[in-house]
Amino acid sequence: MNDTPTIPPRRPLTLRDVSEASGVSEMTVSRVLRNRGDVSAATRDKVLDAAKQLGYVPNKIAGALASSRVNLVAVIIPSLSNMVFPEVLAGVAEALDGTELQPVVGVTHYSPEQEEKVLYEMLSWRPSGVIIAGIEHSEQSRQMMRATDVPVVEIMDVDGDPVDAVVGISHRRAGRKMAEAILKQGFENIGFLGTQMPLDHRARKRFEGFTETLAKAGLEVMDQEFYSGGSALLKGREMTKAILDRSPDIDFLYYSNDLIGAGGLLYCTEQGFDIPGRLGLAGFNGVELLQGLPRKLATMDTERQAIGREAARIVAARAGGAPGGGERIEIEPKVTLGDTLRRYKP
Amino acid sequence: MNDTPTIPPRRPLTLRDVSEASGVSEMTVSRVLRNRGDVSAATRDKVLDAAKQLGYVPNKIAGALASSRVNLVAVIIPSLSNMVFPEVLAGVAEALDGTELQPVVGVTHYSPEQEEKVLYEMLSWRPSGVIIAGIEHSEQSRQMMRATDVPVVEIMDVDGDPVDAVVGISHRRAGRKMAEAILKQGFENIGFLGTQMPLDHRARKRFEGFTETLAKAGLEVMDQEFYSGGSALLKGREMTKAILDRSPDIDFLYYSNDLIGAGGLLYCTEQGFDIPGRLGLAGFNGVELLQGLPRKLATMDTERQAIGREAARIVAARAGGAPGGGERIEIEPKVTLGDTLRRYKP
DNA sequence: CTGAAAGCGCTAACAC
DNA sequence: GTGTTAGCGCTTTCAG
Repeated sequence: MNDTPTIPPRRPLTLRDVSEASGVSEMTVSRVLRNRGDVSAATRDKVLDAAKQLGYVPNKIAGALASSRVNLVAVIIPSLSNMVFPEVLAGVAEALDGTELQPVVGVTHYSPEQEEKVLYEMLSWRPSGVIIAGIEHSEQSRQMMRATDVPVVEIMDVDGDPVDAVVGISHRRAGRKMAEAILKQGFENIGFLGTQMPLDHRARKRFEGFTETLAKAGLEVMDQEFYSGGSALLKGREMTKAILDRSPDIDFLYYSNDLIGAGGLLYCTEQGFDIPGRLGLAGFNGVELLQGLPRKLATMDTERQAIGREAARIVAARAGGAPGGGERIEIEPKVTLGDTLRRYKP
Repeated sequence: MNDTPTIPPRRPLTLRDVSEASGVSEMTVSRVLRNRGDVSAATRDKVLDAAKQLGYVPNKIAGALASSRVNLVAVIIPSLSNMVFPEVLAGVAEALDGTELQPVVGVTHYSPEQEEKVLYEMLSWRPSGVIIAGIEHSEQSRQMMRATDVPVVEIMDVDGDPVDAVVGISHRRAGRKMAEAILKQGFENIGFLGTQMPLDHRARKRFEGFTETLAKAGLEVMDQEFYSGGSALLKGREMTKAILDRSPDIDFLYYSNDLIGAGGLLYCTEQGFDIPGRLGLAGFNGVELLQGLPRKLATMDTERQAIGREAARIVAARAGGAPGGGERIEIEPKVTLGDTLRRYKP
């Protein structure tokens, strides 16, 4: 069972060690280990045996330098605390799963300076691709992405001028669509609740699209409430109470994410409000969590995992040598009315 | 403002390009760019100017090969869909933030074979450290981790025989403690709800510790229910209904995670059960979400972020040249009684 | 303070 | 099928 392999070596093993142990040239060892070119079954076995016996692990650093191929994909996201980004990452990992490619994560904390640093760091590894959240970047960052020859996929947002490929939704359009859905149900006194984050361009665009459509109907947002940090569910409750106490005439609350929306929904349910008769609610993202709530919050699914998957596919295709550049995949988010937005039966 | 930098080059730039552009030797350019050794302010400026002008991005592959230093930290986790792992990752990223180190993520989908592959792949990059979830691995994997000279930190679970360093909690002990807390409140007819996942060793150990303590009190788990896939919150509701319909005498439900626990809590609240008078509930993990629920679910905080942080610190310290090996950090999880476990006022 | 030479461990491109 | 020869782009080391 146990071959009691030779004493663990001080010096990391190299191809040369395998070559010597197997009596096969380094080059052929390399071929065997990479499954490249034709090698006779006999030598192949000799090499594989020797490699396993020694516990050889190839050095990809050297391999990458020699071949100028790096099977790393840089994924640059603002945060890991907001579940939407791990979801994107999961999509990336899923699409990369069958390939040789590996994701490397960089977190920017919504800071353009940090993004610049992370991007620079990532590019210095000459990855097979860069997947980066958002379409707004510092001029420096854009410059780097333009200058590099690695494929760049900007994700989540398509409203703007991508450097190369984009996969995402139009947040402006999403805001408009939600406003239309709300107006259609006859709501008129609308409050907005969101995050206090000047650099969240996607939320901003949604809000812009939203107010734009309201304006066309001669309406404007009646009251607003913002938060930062803390448990989103809890904040949702608190903000909802605050805004309703302040503006009791409100008949609809539009939340910039589902978690605060869910908090609001729980609060309103407890207060015994007639929903959506007296008060309608909607969130944004379509998170799985909503499935388990007492009532289904209206929302708009943004398919984060699909976005990650598609972005990774673009990178994988190009890493595989396929030509490309400037791909554009716009995902159409759909409104889910749930139990908190539909007042009129269809 | 804009220097209109020279035409973006076809061939990626090298040190040599910067050297030629600045009239400084490659070696000195390298020194400047890495902030190593003494360089006169004059040449330093010349170099920095040329580099920026050209838009030079160093090639870490080559650097790593030459210096045999790789500022990557491998983080190997079973999944990204369960928020606990992104949380660990966030802790790692946080601790690494000030350093030169970068996390690289590998996902195993709870499969030992996949773990082996990912580990091999990661080790072939000769990272500065490996942070890997769990303490149970295939013999092959353990072998690789033993053989390598990169620091290995096994995280989340300390019950077992670590290869090198460990940071985590004792799940067996966690199970026992929860059982004690439950018994202390006088509950006797206890049901267990968990995930259908034979390879989730941590859940298994918790369950073992739990039943062990019940056994000492002459009790055993009255009924059980398992799920896999889907929205945990929703599953929590469904399972709770199922187990209570089947075993109406149950007076306590122990959930293997907070999400299903929260689902159960919502269900029970809606049913109007007297909680915790008639029925007590407890989850596991201490997720932030619980803060916003109508009632606070009893749970046990596992401090995932702290675990990630500490693991990353160990790696960073050793990458910085500090001696080490075999570090062990056991985090003591604390029971939070919340509103669903305390029957007797203190 | 600065430079020249010699690799790091592997693979591309040819020979045989 | 298999081996040989040059590097990949950087840093280490050692001279000046």
